[in-house]
Amino acid sequence: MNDPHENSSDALLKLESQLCFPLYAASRMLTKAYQPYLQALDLTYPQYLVFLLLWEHEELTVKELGEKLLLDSGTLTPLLKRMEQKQWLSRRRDPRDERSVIIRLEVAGRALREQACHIPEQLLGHMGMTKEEFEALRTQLNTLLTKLC
Amino acid sequence: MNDPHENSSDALLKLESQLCFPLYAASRMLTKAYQPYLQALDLTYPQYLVFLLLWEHEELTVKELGEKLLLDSGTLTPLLKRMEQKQWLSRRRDPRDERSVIIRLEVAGRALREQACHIPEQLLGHMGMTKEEFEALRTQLNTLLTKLC
DNA sequence: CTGAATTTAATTGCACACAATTAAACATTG
DNA sequence: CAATGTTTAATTGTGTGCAATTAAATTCAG
Repeated sequence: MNDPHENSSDALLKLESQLCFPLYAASRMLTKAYQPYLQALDLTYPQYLVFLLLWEHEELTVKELGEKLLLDSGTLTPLLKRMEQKQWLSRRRDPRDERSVIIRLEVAGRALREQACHIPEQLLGHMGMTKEEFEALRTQLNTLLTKLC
Repeated sequence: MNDPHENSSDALLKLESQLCFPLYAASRMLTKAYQPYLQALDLTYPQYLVFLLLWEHEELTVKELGEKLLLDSGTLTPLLKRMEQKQWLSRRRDPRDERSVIIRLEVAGRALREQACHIPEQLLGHMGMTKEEFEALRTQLNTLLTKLC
């Protein structure tokens, strides 16, 4: 552990010492844990995040979605077009400001909510955490997120 | 906060209630924070992770890299080919088992270490956390990661 | 009111991620 | 040792992510 030839930069450069790797890996593995539930609804994980917002708001501009999800139009535009193809939502220009595109939840998208509403509970099981651990981690990640933005 | 029409499934279905979103977003934002440092070395973030392992081990099979990074050959093969093109590493079949491909750190890759070794310290600044907060979060993420694998 | 600056999406190009399939090398078993 | 099964990478196809550029609409300054 205390190799005299290893200085502090060496130790910090190991994969094991990183915060970034468990964050990166846990994010991907959690997405993978959602997979079976989302696949049953023909949804991808980022599409599910879009739905979480539309189920709350019904109507949002691309800009608003991007601000809330921290994604830009290069990611959102093709993703939303795929969701439009499945008739889950509509995309139309705002008549009052033609620069904006309004994303609106459509009937088929609203109907998906009923099938999705138990996903969070089911995922809790996969994480095997107490409610306290869950909340503590969520708070710390939100704090980190704020500092990184 | 306590809308009588909102049941527990409704509350859990909001983006704000999720653990997955801050995990997903913080992971991407942290990768973005690495960007300027990695770009200076012509590196992407997953390539940097491969280097962290090769600087420790010098030689690893694709399978070993995949196990440590939780990535499969569909991701690693093209990524490693790009790194080979830059002469950072070599890819050759193991003579004792032709199924395995051995990834070996080359001179140019070894030289990158000197330029990269201060990246972890520089990133610590961006996260604005105490060493204790850093360690606590790292431990919790590793625990979650274990449960998800 | 007009030219310049700003805002907003879309587009382009590149690099992951990952499921699913393929193919080659090796191991096992009868 | 031959047939079968397993392991390991590579390949294919789809869907993000994101930097950089483009283009249209709006706002702002003079």
